Amino acid sequence: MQIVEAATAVMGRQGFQQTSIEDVIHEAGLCGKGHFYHYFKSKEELGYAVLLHQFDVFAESGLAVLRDPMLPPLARLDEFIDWIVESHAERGCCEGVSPCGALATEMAEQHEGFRKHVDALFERWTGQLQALFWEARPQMVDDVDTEGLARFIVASLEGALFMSRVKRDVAVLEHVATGLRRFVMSHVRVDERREAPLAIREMVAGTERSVGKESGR
Amino acid sequence: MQIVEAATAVMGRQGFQQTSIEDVIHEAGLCGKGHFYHYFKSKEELGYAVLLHQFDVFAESGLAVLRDPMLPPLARLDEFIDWIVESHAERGCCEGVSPCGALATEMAEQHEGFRKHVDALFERWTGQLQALFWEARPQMVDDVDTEGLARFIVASLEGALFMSRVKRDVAVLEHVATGLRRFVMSHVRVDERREAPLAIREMVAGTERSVGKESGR
DNA sequence: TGATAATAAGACCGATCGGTCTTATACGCA
DNA sequence: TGCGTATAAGACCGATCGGTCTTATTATCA
Repeated sequence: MQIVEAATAVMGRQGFQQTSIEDVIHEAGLCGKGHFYHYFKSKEELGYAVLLHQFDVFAESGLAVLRDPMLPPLARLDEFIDWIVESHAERGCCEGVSPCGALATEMAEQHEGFRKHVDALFERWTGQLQALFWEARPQMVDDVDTEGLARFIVASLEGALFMSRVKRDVAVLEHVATGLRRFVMSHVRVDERREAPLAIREMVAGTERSVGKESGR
Repeated sequence: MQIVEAATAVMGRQGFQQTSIEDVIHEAGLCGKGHFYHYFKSKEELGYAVLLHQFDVFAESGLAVLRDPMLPPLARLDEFIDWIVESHAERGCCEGVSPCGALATEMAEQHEGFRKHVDALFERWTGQLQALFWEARPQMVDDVDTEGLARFIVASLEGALFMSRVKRDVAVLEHVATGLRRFVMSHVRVDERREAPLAIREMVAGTERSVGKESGR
């Protein structure tokens, strides 16, 4: 439905509360409230549709990377982090890709029903990361806490997206992306690090150096 | 001013937009709009006052820990993380301690002036962490990127606070706190780890184990 | 005592907005 | 040709809310 897309766009710019039905109608190029209320019972219903639409986009173009059958698990994670950074930069750090897009944040905060939806997406996202780490166990240290790792990554990315948005600067997100790779790396067995795609980064140097120090004690 | 405190309280519960001037008046126990407009030019001005008040509380009861002259730098960081987790749990994961309190988030998103204020506080917070790491250099690996570390911590904590709020569950924040200590730990020189207060945690076991593996390659 | 300011209470205006309802035109299909 | 549905346009209602203005009472201080 074109209405949902238009609403997603304009709400992404102005927020849910700040967007009137007339704004949506205008953005969608259609005329008359009657037309709108022919499709949607209320603004709230439109809100749910917009949330779901945003999540679909996120799941299809983002989360899908985490399941790419052609790549080993850690390479997929690497791709995914890249995707987040890139798609955020593309949009000039304003509009949101993730469930922490300004819109979802606002909506989760102001309406219990919306909050539950956002929560559910977080769960889906975390679950998928967890599955990825489960799959990557052979490359990782024995006692790895897959759930903890997954939650840590989601939370850090969310925070980074939020801060980048407030600062209007991708730099924070990039810093965090680098830090996260390093963090994940520290859960990868040493003998697997050369193969791990997460290692194909400049920060590997740092990791390797500190590893050197450790073995040198 | 009692008005600001009342406004902070009620807005913390309902958000900025959702709070009417009458709500504030009622919460503050005073009567008549005249009284309110005697002190504040507009709702926007009240918004600034509320933001500043929130930040003062955060700076005085939170950031102050980062400068405690009685503790070594990494111990202060440890205390600070504890403080965040505890004060968040105290408030039932709803109202915000940090500049990512639901309120500041909403306001930053909806008003350029507010955004700048929130940004400024992030800067202050990051700066203080950076100073702390600078002070802790002797205990840390040589090439440590103090700014990157500081930004990483702030972003992760923000994200964790946000997710805990959405999930209505401190668990995420606790996970992230543990992860962060571990992350910081990986930037501490091996020969300093026994002394480092960040090590006084159960996850040290994990770190030490993986260190064992590393030196065993 | 008298002037100034703080407190109290609330009527009122103008604007916005969600939602309903009416009316009229265009299109698809039997 | 005729019926139903999608499109178009917008008047209208009721409610909320920010902000102004009025009025009256209580402290404060010279």
